[in-house]
Amino acid sequence: MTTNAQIKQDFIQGMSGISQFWGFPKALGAIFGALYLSSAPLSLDELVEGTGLTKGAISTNVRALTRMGLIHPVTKLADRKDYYEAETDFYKSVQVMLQGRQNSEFDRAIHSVRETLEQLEAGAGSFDKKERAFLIERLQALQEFFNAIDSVTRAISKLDRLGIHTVQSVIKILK
Amino acid sequence: MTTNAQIKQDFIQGMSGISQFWGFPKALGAIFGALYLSSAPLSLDELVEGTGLTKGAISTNVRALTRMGLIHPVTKLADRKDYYEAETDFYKSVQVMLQGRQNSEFDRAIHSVRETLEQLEAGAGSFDKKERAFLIERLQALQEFFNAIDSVTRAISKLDRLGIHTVQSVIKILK
DNA sequence: TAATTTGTTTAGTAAATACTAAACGTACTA
DNA sequence: TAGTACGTTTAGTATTTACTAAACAAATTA
Repeated sequence: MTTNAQIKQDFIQGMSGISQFWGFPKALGAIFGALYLSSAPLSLDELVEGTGLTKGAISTNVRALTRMGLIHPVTKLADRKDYYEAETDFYKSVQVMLQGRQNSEFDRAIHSVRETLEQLEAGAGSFDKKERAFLIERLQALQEFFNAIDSVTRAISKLDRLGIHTVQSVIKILK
Repeated sequence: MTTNAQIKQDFIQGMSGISQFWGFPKALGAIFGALYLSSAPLSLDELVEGTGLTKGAISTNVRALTRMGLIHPVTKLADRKDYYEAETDFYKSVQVMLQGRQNSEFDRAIHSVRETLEQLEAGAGSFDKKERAFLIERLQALQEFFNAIDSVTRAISKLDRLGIHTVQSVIKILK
C-alpha cells in the first residue's frame, strides 16, 4: 500500500532529478516539489521535514528559487517564521530566469567575440589579407548567431505576458 | 605586440569560457574554437598543438562535438589521420542538439509527473477529496507546461531549415 | 613479424560543487 | 538582561566531473 507521504516523496524525488538534469542542485528541485504539492505556504522547518535536507541547504536554495521567481516568500502576521509558496505560473518564472541570466553572463560571451573581431578589423597580428578576411567573416557569423539568440531571449523576457497562447502561436509559425 | 597565435588563443579561451557557462566541458569549447578559426580541417595532433590539451581529452570531446553536429569528420584519401572541421551553420547544430536531448532525458521528466498523476487519479493514498483534487490540478498544470516545452523543441527540431529568417519571424510574433 | 603511427580507453588526480553540522547573528519575549 | 526562536553563514566533507598520463588496440608499413 502506498501512503500519502510516499506518493509525495516520489514526486519530490522526481523533481530533484529534473533539477539536476537541468544543471541545478538536486535540493532546489526537491524544495520546489515540496512547495508545489502544498496548498499552504511552508516554513523552513516544514521544508526540512518534507525534504530531509538540513536547514542550511534549505536556506540557500530557497533564496535561489526566489531569485528565479519559482517560489515567493509569504509573511504571516504575528509570526516570525518565513513561509514560502510555489509560483504556479511557470511562464512567469521563465521570464524572470531569462532576465537574470541575460545580463550577467551571456553578454560576456558576445563581448569576447566582439573583442577579437575588433582586433582583427584594426589590423592586429600579421595575418595575410586572405586569412584575415576569412577570420573576420567567421567571427561575424558567430556574432550574428549570438545576437539572434540574444534577441529571442530579450523579446521573450520583455513580453507583457508569456503564456500557453504565445507558445501555441509560435509553434504555429514553426510549422 | 599581439601575435597571430595570441589572438587566436584569446578567442579559444573565450569559447572555452562560453562552453562552461552553458554547462559543457571547457575543452569542448576550446576545440570548437580552434576548428572554427581554421580554414582547413585539423587532425587530433594539430588540435593538441592548438589547444594545449592531451590527445585523450581531444578524442572524447571531439566525439561529443560530432554528436552535437558542431563539427564534422573529414577523411583525406591515403591519410590515416582523422580530420575535423567546424560546422558553420549553427542553427543546424541547434536542431541536432535538440533532437538528441529530446529523447533521452526530458521524457523522463514528463514520465515522472505523469506517473504520480496517474496514481492519484487511480485513487492511490488516502487523501481527502479536496486535497486529491488540489494535487491533481497542480500536476496537470505542470504536465501541460512540460508538454508545451516539448512541443516547441519538437517543432524546432523538425523544421526543414532553421535559420535567421525563422528566428526573425518568431521575434516578430513576440512583439 | 616487428615496428610505427594513429585513435581509444582506463586509472588516477585535481578541482568544483552541493551538501551537513554547527557556530553565529539577530530580534523578539519573559 | 537573559533566554529563546529563528535564519544565515562557515568550515568541513563527500561526490561528481573533467582532465592528464599512460596503457592499449588496430591498422599500416618495413
